[in-house]
Amino acid sequence: MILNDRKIKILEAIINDYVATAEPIGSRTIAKKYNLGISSATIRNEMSDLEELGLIVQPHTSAGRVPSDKGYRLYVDRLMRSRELTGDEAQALKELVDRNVEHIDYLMKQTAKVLSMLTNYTTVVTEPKGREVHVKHIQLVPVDEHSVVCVLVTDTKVIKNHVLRCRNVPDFEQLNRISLMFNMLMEKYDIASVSEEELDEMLESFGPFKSIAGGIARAVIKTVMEEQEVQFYASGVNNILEFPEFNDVEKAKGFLQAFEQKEMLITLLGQNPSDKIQIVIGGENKPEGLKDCSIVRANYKYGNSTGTIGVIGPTRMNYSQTVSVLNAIVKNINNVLKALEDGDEGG
Amino acid sequence: MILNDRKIKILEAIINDYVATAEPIGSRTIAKKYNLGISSATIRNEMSDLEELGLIVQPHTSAGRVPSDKGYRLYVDRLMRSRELTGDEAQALKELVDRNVEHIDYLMKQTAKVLSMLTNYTTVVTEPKGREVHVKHIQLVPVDEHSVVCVLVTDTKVIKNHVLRCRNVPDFEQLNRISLMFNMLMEKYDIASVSEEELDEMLESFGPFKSIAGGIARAVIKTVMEEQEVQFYASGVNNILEFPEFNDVEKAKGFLQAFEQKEMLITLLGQNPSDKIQIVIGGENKPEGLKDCSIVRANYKYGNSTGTIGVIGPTRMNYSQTVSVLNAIVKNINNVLKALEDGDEGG
DNA sequence: AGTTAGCACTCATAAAAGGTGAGTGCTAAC
DNA sequence: GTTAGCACTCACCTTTTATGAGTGCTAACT
Repeated sequence: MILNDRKIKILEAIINDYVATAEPIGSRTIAKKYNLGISSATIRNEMSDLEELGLIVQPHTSAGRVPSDKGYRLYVDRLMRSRELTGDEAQALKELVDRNVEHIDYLMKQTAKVLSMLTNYTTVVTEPKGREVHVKHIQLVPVDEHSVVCVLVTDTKVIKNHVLRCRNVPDFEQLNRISLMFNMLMEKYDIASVSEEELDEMLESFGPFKSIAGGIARAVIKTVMEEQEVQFYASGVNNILEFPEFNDVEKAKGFLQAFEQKEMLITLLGQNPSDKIQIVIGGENKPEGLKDCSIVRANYKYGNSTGTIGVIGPTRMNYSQTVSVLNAIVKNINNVLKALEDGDEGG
Repeated sequence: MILNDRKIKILEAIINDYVATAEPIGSRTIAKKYNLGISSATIRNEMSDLEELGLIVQPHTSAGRVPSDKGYRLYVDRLMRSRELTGDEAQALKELVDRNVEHIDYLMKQTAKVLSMLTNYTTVVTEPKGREVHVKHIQLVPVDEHSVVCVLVTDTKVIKNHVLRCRNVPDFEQLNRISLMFNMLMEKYDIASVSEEELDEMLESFGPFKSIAGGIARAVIKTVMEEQEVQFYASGVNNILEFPEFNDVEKAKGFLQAFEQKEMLITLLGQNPSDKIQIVIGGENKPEGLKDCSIVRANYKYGNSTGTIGVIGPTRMNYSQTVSVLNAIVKNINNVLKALEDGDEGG
């Protein structure tokens, strides 16, 4: 059976209507609402064909039709036109970028917030993570008589603090010397992966400051471990409650609880190296409890690390709008991060 | 009418049963389940009296009785016996405390998590905040050719980082000099509250490093502002979905959305200087959408700042268990924080 | 006077019965 | 190939009809 132009027009009408109303749509409605110049009976015949092609389904015999996952897939891959951003959307994006973004985690949090507000769907963002993280620099700073803070800078330019407690805090000069010694050590060895014994041996060289050096080593290891872990920011998780398809508490619970599991989020945003926007529709999703949802996601780059932004909505989400907004936001983020990077490395 | 011993026994039976089942309870059920040695008819008469006293209510004419807010209030104030902790609960608490807690925010997050897991209710914790926060010490640490991190230590012992970007990073010696100068300045003046002009004048004294000093000043002001703001940690917000009284999506939505509003949480945990556990029942709650909930809350101390821990559940929550667990946890936290403090200040 | 058995009454809830209408598929005529 | 017409389906709504848990009242019992 050939998917002629008319069939496609009808499929589009069904999808548009269903996205807007969440109600199955019948032949008469299409005939009245969309001036396709054919009668409801003809539409009925065409719909019968579309159903045979697996693009639409009937929830029950005497109901209208609803797009199937396959129908959405066709729409998304071949029919969807990208939408212009509205003034509001452009404005929100501009504000996001204009805000003085110094910390990348802050930018990511804000991005999640703005996206979920613009789309009314749920947004999840991962911080950019590359393969391996190394601490490249440490510095000890005195806090009070019994604590020193160890500031760690990673090669991914993340800065972490770690408080060390000690009986007697060395003076300023000594702290600097310890910092310097440790930094030199790190140039030669990867502290996070040497053996216990080797590390112990190295620490001996710190003499009376062995215990502090040990604290630094622990901080380095902990930081590397923490940074290796992917960090997620979700926003607008409760937005899903606004959609009639989640009016059932059990379904809503399934969705909300899915977002409490980190592994689920990892599957959800699972790295796909593509530069393009990816769309996962309904049943194509792995995690149970997201089978009625779709995800529009995109990667962004920071140095040679990659992060992912995903927008999750009901299967009948507005793909066109979501793609437009996500596209725009990723472009902006890439620009901002590129500028940041160039500023760091170049002149 | 006198609230005799038998009436109290019946009220307790009603509360216990309702807490367990969430179903209105009738006279016959009480007669059968609790061996009070009286017939259902007698219980019926007593229940009629309890209703007149406003301690129980009938959802509708032919239904059993349900405790009223007033009934819970009486129970909580006069009848409730504190419960022994179970092995599991004691174990979880021990683990929470045993974990090496260096950062107070981490401890608070963990506390919220443990409490919500133990009780199956929602937990909200505020970080300890006193009246005013001052930055008492700063230290510049080089990151790369174009950025320096400014480490700030507040008098509440919170440590924050702030990245400063500059065309040419001064060398190590110079950074230390700038840090020293700024620290001296802060001993004399409260940077966060001097006027624009005064600040500008001060910055002049930094000569070629004026712009960096300006960055530090901004970091100080921002940190003070951020720290002044109360920080909340919530855990187990979705737990509420498990309770039949929130099977209605609208109700669940109301609850969940309430937790997205910071002002609501402030009202919720509104400071009450009491050292004792406080219980706010159902309609006694200010925020709309929590009228069907109760809150068990307690304050804990860190230096002369106070934080609050609140457990929020349906009105028919298990007050006795919640109070026991909360009590134990607060005692533990106070101990840990006291030790931390003494360690800092004493010998 | 307090307690209890008995009974009429209420009313939410569940199940059954009937009606409505949006929607379909098929057929025959255009 | 298109369309009008019609029989048929079936979710959903409304009304009706049990059902039963629970009450309040009364009269008898201790």
